[in-house]
Amino acid sequence: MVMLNATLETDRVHALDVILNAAELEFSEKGFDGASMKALAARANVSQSLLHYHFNSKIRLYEAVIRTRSKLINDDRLERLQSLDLNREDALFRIIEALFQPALGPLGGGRAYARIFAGLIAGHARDQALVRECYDPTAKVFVEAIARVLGDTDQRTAAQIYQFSLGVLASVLSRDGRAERLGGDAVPPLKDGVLLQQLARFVVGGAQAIRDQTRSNRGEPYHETNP
Amino acid sequence: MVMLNATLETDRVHALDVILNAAELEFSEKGFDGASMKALAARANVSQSLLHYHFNSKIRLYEAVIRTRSKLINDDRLERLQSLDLNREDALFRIIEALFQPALGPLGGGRAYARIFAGLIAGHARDQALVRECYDPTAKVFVEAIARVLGDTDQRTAAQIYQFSLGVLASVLSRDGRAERLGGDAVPPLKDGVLLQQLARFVVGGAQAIRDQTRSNRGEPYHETNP
DNA sequence: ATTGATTGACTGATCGATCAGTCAGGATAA
DNA sequence: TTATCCTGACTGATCGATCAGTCAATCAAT
Repeated sequence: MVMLNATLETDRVHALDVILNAAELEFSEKGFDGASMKALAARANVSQSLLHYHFNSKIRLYEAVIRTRSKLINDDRLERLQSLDLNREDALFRIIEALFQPALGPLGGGRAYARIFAGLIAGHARDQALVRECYDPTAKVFVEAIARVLGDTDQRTAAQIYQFSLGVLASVLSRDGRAERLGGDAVPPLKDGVLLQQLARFVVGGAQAIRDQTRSNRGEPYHETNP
Repeated sequence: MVMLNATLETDRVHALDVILNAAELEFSEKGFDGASMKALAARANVSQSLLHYHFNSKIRLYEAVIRTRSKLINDDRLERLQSLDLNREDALFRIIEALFQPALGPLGGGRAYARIFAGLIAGHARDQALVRECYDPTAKVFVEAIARVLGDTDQRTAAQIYQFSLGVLASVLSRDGRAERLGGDAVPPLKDGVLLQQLARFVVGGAQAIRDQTRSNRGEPYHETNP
């Protein structure tokens, strides 16, 4: 179990952390509407009243979970991005790694937050303002970085690529063994490191394909599909 | 409004269709748990009891919506796939088009089913059996086609690519203007045809990148991150 | 140092609202 | 009549939220 808030004075586990962790699990398994404050409180071993005491309402608790986790992820993302040399040849690959790694690693909250994250992709009205607040600022930084390393690619194309990338990430975050199922019998699941490599490679390949297409529309010759 | 069942004898709109359409809208906007049978019935202009009369329970109605829509989509997908010449050079591009087009077009139910579809990607326990039933058979056919046109690519890699592709599709299906928002000011949304082209190109580029990487790993030592 | 006031953390009981689902019976057509 | 379609009235369960009040710790004043 990952602690979301560091306790400063004592080694006592604050109820706030316990609640946030339990909420993350509950929301990830049942979704916002499917999760009940009662079950959530039982999971955290606190009274249902305490949830309202600290967070006022169910939606505010939900937002707190996402704000807390997204901050961890985004800080890590930005830190990784800033340490990159965008002039290197594999810059795009590194950027995508910086974007994906934090969500896949322990900071990402494991499977628990993964499902919540994948749910955010669905883009229900309830989540839109929250996504705007928690993810847009960092997203813009990455979109600009992508636009830069892709040469003269415009922001809008870069944003499109970014959106595609997140979709690919989401498809893997909430992994439930479907790829293994479709892949035939008895294929062992990929190790996380290999999966990240494959993910990033897929995105880079796709991004370059779009870049090339965009260029070819500007008068330069376009080569069908050969690499 | 798209009719889910054709009325054979008369031009009367069966309550079944009205209910299914209303349910699709309601579930897409609120999710399974967020949608209420009462609101759903009001939307369909029938009594709440009628929902239970025809579908027995909320979950069965939900399943009926997904079964109905997925059948339309999958039939279209398979038809398009079968009409393809897999020996053409752009076969992969065509396969991806065949996979995406039905979900993006009118058969896909527009924005309504899109959100449900994107929700299925999140992979909650409730949906797993249903996804297996409604989407796995067609998925396997596409995985095999992808494996074939990618040369000596194994099924598991093809399955991985298929999963990535669905993620990309989902990221776009539930489009809420985020790409436009991240792309900077005043960028008009892409026309659907252009979007499909860009989607398919992205996936093809990504797939080829993975294929090439897999090939280079046969026999050669594995290099950590360099391309 | 001992009292008394004040606060923050927390709980049990309970609220009205809403949930999915049931059932007896009306309506309509064959 | 019989079978199908459909509804209004209803139920028990569960929902999120509120409330008064307990308990321990802190602070202030003597």
